[in-house]
Amino acid sequence: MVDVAKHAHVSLKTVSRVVNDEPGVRPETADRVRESIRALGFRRNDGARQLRQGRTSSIGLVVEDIGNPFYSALTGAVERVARGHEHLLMSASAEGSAERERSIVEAFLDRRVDGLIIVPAEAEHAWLTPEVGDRTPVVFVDRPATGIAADAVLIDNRGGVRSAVEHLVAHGHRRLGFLGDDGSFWTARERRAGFEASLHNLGAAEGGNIAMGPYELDDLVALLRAWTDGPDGISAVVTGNNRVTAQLLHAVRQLDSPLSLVGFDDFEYADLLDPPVTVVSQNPDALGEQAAHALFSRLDAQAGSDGRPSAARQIVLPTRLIVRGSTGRHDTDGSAS
Amino acid sequence: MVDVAKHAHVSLKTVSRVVNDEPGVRPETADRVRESIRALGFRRNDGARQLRQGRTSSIGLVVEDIGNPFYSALTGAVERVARGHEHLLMSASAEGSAERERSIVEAFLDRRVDGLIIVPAEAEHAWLTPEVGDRTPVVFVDRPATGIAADAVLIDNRGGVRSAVEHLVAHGHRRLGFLGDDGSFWTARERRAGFEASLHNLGAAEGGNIAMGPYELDDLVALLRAWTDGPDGISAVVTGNNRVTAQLLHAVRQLDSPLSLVGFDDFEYADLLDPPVTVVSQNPDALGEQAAHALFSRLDAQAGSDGRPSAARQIVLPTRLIVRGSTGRHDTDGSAS
DNA sequence: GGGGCCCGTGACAACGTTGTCGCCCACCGG
DNA sequence: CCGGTGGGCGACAACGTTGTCACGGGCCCC
Repeated sequence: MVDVAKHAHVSLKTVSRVVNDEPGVRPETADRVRESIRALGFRRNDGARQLRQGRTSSIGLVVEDIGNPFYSALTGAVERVARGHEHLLMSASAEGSAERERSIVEAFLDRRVDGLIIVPAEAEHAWLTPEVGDRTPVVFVDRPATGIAADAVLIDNRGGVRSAVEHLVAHGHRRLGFLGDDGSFWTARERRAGFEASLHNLGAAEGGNIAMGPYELDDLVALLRAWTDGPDGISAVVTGNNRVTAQLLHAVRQLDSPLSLVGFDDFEYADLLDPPVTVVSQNPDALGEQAAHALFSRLDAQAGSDGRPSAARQIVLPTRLIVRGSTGRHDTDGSAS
Repeated sequence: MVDVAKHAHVSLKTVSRVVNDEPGVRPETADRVRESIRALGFRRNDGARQLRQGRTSSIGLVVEDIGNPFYSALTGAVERVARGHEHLLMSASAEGSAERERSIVEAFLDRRVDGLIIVPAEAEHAWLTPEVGDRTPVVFVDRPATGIAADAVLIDNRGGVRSAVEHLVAHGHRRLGFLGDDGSFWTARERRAGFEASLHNLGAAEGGNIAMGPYELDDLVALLRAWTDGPDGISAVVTGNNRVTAQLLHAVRQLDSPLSLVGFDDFEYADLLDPPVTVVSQNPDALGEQAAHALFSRLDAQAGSDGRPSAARQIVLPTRLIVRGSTGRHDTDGSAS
């Protein structure tokens, strides 16, 4: 910038003014400066600018695995919103490790990101409170965190499972099974709880066969045989996420009788399978978008007033049942075939 | 840092030394400094550090759409490598727009990223040459760019299609069709060219029915009816990517006769469909990993010697044919059923 | 004609680090 | 007792910007 100033025979500050479109520069002078900028190929150093201004115009996102379609859709939505607010997005995968998550967060904090969006690897986040103080807003997404007052954007896991159960019951199913994913995941536990509560509410409490992953294919086949066996055998299964759904679909091929299914999470090609798979769909785009909005609204509030920050908000997004064909030929009136 | 210095009754520079694990500080003094750091919750400002040192320890990645599983896998691989080199990753989606790609690149350059990995929206990139000079290494991935000397990591699109055609021919198919995606994509054009060249080499040049997307379902059904009609009708199709594969699978349902298929791009659930879909698989992880390695090897070379940079390299990754069941019951010996 | 005002511009400090250099002191050898 | 040596530490400048203030000159108004 000092080179540009010399080249255009003006002061450093005048170049700064031109670069920032500040008023108080004669158009003629500004043109000369712009000409010098072009001639020298000058490019403002945003790092120095940020050092001066105290904001980096960037936010950090920690997910479990960017390569996973669910999180990549979420990432895409966050990036879109960030770009709309003229912020850059830095993202990294914690790969399920709380330790790695923490080291990523520290790296982000060292860079002075303006805000953080985190898919927490584990609930406990008290360590984060002193780190961010009330300077760096944090929003948790997909799973809540404890030990810290921060916004969270979640989906209605229990409600989603409830809609699946109700749908199956309406189609004449009386005995259901639930195949959840690894119980160490919060979402897996929530969905299981939703299943239990739904059955209880429907007075069908006797019919709950429940298992939690991870599964080996052979074990899963054996389990399903046991569950479907005899007059009290189940006729339908609710799965806890798309990973389990895929495993179940493989296992079902080795069974003699068909089994009705509602999967949690929609997936591409669900409508191309035979039968097409009915699913509880959650919307990762909406999740990311809401989280980003929550973050930027904190950021705006921070810039505006200097009052105490408002209380932590929690946003719960609904799920949507997409009925395809995997729930059997039973009619709504309950006359089982 | 100056606060820490006061608190520990040492100079600013000594704190810096402790923070950077530099030698020349008495253990006793260092402990006192560390104590003060803890007491005050000090955190080094990486922005200022980078300003001083001239490197940001971050790289930029521009893809077409982070939300797309192919690019998200690529992004994940790049991020993994970057983390291994203690670099942070900034990523953004150009959404197919050359203009948006350019504005993202400029934003990255303003931040002084150490290097760039780009999935180019269009080939022409002469504008980038002066922007990066020989200061910021660039690696193109998935598609090549013109007008600039830079490394590129691609996959063997033509070879992939060739393997598909050869497989179909070996299974007794004599007349084939090719359904490509939008010809404005470089990869779509390459794959089409691969199809034409393969047929030509096999002396089966007479059997090439070719169409390029995008497609409407109804049009696609009509097209397939025409292609399969009569004694000269085709018996197999090669698709140009997974989007087209999905559309084809929908269209095929409305046809009376089965149609053999090799899809370009593998996809989850390909083995759960009936019949399971044979595909030419490309590996986005490897693509991202190779691109990141190429970039960091440039970066290392830059740091090491100050000689002229070496010539641009081009890496072409192979594809893999995954045989499932969608290529008909014909035997390898050619005795058509 | 003099005082006030606004416009265009520049000098200077500051943001939070790190590299360079030099100072002080303890110790050692002659 | 003196000169040299080296370990521990501090002063200062620099990285590339932006915010604050001050200055000179032209204009307007009474």
